[in-house]
Amino acid sequence: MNKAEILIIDDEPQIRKLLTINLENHDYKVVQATNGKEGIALAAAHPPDLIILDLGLPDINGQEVLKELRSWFTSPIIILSVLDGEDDIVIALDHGAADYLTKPFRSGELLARIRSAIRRNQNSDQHTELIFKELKLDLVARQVWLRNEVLKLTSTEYNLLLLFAKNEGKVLTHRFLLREIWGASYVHETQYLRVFVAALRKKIEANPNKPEYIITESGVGYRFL
Amino acid sequence: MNKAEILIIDDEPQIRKLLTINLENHDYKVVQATNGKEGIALAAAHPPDLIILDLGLPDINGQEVLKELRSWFTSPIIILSVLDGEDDIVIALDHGAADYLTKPFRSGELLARIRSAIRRNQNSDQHTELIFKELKLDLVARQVWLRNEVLKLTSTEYNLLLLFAKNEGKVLTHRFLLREIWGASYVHETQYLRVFVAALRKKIEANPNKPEYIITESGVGYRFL
DNA sequence: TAATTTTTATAAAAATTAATAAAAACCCCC
DNA sequence: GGGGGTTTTTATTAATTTTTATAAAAATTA
Repeated sequence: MNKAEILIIDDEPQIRKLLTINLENHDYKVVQATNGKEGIALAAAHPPDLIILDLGLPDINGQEVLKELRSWFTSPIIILSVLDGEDDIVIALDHGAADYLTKPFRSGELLARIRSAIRRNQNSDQHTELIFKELKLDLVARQVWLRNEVLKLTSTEYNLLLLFAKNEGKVLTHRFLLREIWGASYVHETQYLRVFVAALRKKIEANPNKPEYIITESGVGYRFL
Repeated sequence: MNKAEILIIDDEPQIRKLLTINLENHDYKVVQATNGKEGIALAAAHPPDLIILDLGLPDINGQEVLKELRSWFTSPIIILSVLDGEDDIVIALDHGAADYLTKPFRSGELLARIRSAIRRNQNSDQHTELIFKELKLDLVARQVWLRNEVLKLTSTEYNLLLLFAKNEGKVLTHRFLLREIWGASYVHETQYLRVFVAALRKKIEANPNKPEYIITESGVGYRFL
């Protein structure tokens, strides 16, 4: 097995150094970023197996970095923070953080929590892809594959498909879809949806008039399978 | 969706009470055990969606209970303990605990960690089917097969058939069916039902005027199979 | 049992909602 | 400022749901 790769996003050099030495001693490969922007870029360029994220970053609020990462990065993110407020912890966990440790932390415990997070993630190995039958969404590259071909989707088409894919099985109302993709003032432009759903179906469905992915819920909205 | 079920294994009555009230307020179903043996037995009898395990139990060492549970129980186990020693934490996590909190703990944080653990655990969607004689409902694909052909059902037709199939054998009143499919304000639109039952029968029954699947219960409702 | 009332089945219409093509407007990016 | 691609608008057709009408079946009553 290859070394698991861990990305550290933290602006304090001494913390980065401590973590790096510790992790490398335990046979992890370490990549470092000193601010949020760099961290997101590095994660996108080459998704690591786990991210350690400090909430107190110089450029972007750590919770925002977490949200941004969580929109496509599916491996665990462990939060390190000096903040011990319950709200900070709850918000981070609800935004999809795998764990939350307050500084100062104990190395052994952090390592155990890293092992735990990586172990648990192995079962639900989603990586940065969502797969549905013949369809594969690469969240990092924003590319969609159907069988062996890359589909050419416009930005709106991709956003809509991603929204469907993230809510597999649920009925999504016209209102919800329009608000999410176009914004609150477009909630009555149902026709936009019809046009883009038709465009998507043309590209992803074997037979667009018997759709298998995007199902119409007449009078309500759509459902993705 | 059904309530998630949580098993609390803790010998302190006041902790159990506090947890139970808190969890039930957040719409979890709670089951309690006061020692390790009882906890293992309850988990085996009816596996919950998550276990909260206190390490300081009167009969068996909590770490042993964890090991025993982990040999077959696959949903998350969160450890609660007065012990704050790094070794205890590392051992528990390496034995497969999803998380470790020390008492006294903060309720909001515990709830967030429970949500996080449950969220990460739910990944495996099975392809469930319901089969009735010649009829097969594929719940994931929302497709209905009669012998070897896919039936073309409208969304409402499918929803109605699914509702029947999920309540095989029971008499379903008009009121109930209308409320489930159309909503509470439609409970008197009995005629809708008649139209859609007729449409379904036309598609699934060999002989629609001698129905074998959807049986009329005059004055009351219908019964499936 | 016959007559009456209630309930059910079905077809078909009207109304609503959805799908699709194609034209017009918009937006970048060079 | 032109051109390729994308989004928005418009128009038309198709599908689904709701409403109406009517005949048949079942239940009730005397």
